Amino acid sequence: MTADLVILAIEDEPQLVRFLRASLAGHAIRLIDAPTGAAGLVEASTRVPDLILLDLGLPDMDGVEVCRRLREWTKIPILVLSARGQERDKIEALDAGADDYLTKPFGIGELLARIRVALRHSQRGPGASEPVIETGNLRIDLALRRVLRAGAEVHLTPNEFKLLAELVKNADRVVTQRQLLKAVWGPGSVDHTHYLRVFMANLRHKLEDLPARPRHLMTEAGVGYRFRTET
Amino acid sequence: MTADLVILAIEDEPQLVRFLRASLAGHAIRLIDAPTGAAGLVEASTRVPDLILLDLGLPDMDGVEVCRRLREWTKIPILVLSARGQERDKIEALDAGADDYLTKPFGIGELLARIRVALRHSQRGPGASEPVIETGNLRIDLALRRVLRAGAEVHLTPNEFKLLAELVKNADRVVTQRQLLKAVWGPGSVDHTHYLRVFMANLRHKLEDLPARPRHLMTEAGVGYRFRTET
DNA sequence: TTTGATCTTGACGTTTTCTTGATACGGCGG
DNA sequence: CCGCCGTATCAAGAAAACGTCAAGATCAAA
Repeated sequence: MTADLVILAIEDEPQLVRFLRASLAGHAIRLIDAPTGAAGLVEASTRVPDLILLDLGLPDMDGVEVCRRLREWTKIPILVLSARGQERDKIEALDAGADDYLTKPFGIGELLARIRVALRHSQRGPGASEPVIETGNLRIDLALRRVLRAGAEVHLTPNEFKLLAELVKNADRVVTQRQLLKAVWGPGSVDHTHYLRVFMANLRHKLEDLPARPRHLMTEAGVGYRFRTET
Repeated sequence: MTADLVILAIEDEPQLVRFLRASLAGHAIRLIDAPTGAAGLVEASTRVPDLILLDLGLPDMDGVEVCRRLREWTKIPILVLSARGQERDKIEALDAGADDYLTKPFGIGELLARIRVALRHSQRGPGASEPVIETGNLRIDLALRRVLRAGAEVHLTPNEFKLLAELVKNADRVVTQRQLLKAVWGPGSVDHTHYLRVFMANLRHKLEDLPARPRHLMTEAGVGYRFRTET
C-alpha cells in the first residue's frame, strides 16, 4: 500500500551517506544523495524526494543558503544534520525554513524518529495539488474517497471508485481500455473488456442524469473512455 | 495585527514557568501553565492553546502518556522539554505524537526558533480539531474520554474508545481498515480485519439506536469505516 | 485463587460486490 | 437490406466482505 519513500541526503561525507543508506534500507526508504549544495538543489527539483537531509558543512555553498533556495519553491521537510552545535546556527537554519536540526553525532534511532515526525507533518499539508474535481453537478474528491452528485453523497463500490479515479486523474483525455483494466483489475485482466462495460454502465447510472446520454463518462469507441469536465 | 498566541506549559517547576513567561511575553505570546499532567489535559481541552510545551518529568503521570492522551483528539503542536537526554526517551516521546524534543538545559533562542517552526507547521493544515463532538443524541468528548448517549454516560472499553476516537478524529471521512487497525492494535495487526467487525458491532450496540441500521458508524465495504455526523 | 472485565478466536448467517452469460442496440460496409 | 463489430443493459449465480453470537483466553484487581 505505502509506496516506497525517497529521501535525499545533501551530504559530502561518503561514510555517513553509506551509513544512512544502510539504516534506511530496512524501513522501505530509498536514499539518493548529492555531495554538494548545487547538486542537491538539482536533485531536489528533479527527483522530488519526500524528505531532505541537509548537511550544513557543504564544500560549495552554505547549507543555510541551500535551505533558503529550497524553500523558494517547495515545502518538502528539511532535516538539518550539522556538526555545528551553536545555538546561533540552529536558529539561523530553522528560521531559514528547516524543520528540524540534529547535531552530529546523533543516534540513528533518534534520526529515524524525527524523520517519522517530519513525514507525519507533510502527510496532511496542502502540499500536493487539490484532488477535488467539480464539474456540472458532480463533485469528486479522490483523497477523501467521496463523490457528491447534486450535493447528495453517492456510494461507490471499491472497483467503481478505482475506475472513476483513473478516469478523473486523466480528465479530458482518452484513457485506453487496457490502461483502465490494468489500473482496476491488475495486469492479469487486460482483455476482460466486458468488465469495463458493466462497470461503466453502473457508474453512469450512479452519476449521470441520463445514463444513455452521458455528459461526463464518454466512450471513445474502439479506444477507451474519457471523463469530460465542464457542462 | 497578529492576534496573540497562547501557549500552554505543562510544567511543574515554577522557576522555569516564570522564565518562559517572561521570555515569551516580548513576542506577543501569552503563557498559561499547568503543574500536573491531569491539569494540563484539562487546560488543553478548555483553553485550546496554539502550542503545548510539555515537561516529561511530571509529578502525577508520565509525560509520554500525556502526549498520547492529547493526540487522541488534537493535533496541537507539542514540544517536549525534558531533563532526560537518552535517545530512547526521545524516540518514545516523538512516536507518541510529540513534534519536537528539547533537552534541558536549552537556550531560549533555540526554543523560540523551534516554536516558530511548530507554529509554521500548524498554520497550514486543518486547525486543531474540536475536543467535543455532538451529533444526533451522541456527545463525544475525546479529551475527557467520555461518551454520552441521550445524556447518559456510555462505558467504553479501552480498545472501543481508541477505535471510536480514530473514527471521530476523521469525522465524515472514510478511514481505511488498515489505518484503524494500526491505530488501535498497532502496526503488527494490520490484517486482523475480524477485530474490526467485532468491535464495530460492540460500538454500534452501545451507541446506535438500531445497531443493524447505523446512523453514525457507517461501513464502507471493502475499504473501511466512517463516522457520520448530523442526521 | 477467584472474580470480573476485556480481548481473542471460531463458526455461521447475511449483505454487498464481483463475475458471467444472455440479449439488445447502433453504426458501417457489403 | 443484411450481417458484423463493438458497445450497452440486465439479471442471476459465485465470491468476497461483513455482522453476529458465544465460547475460551488473558489479565489485573480483590
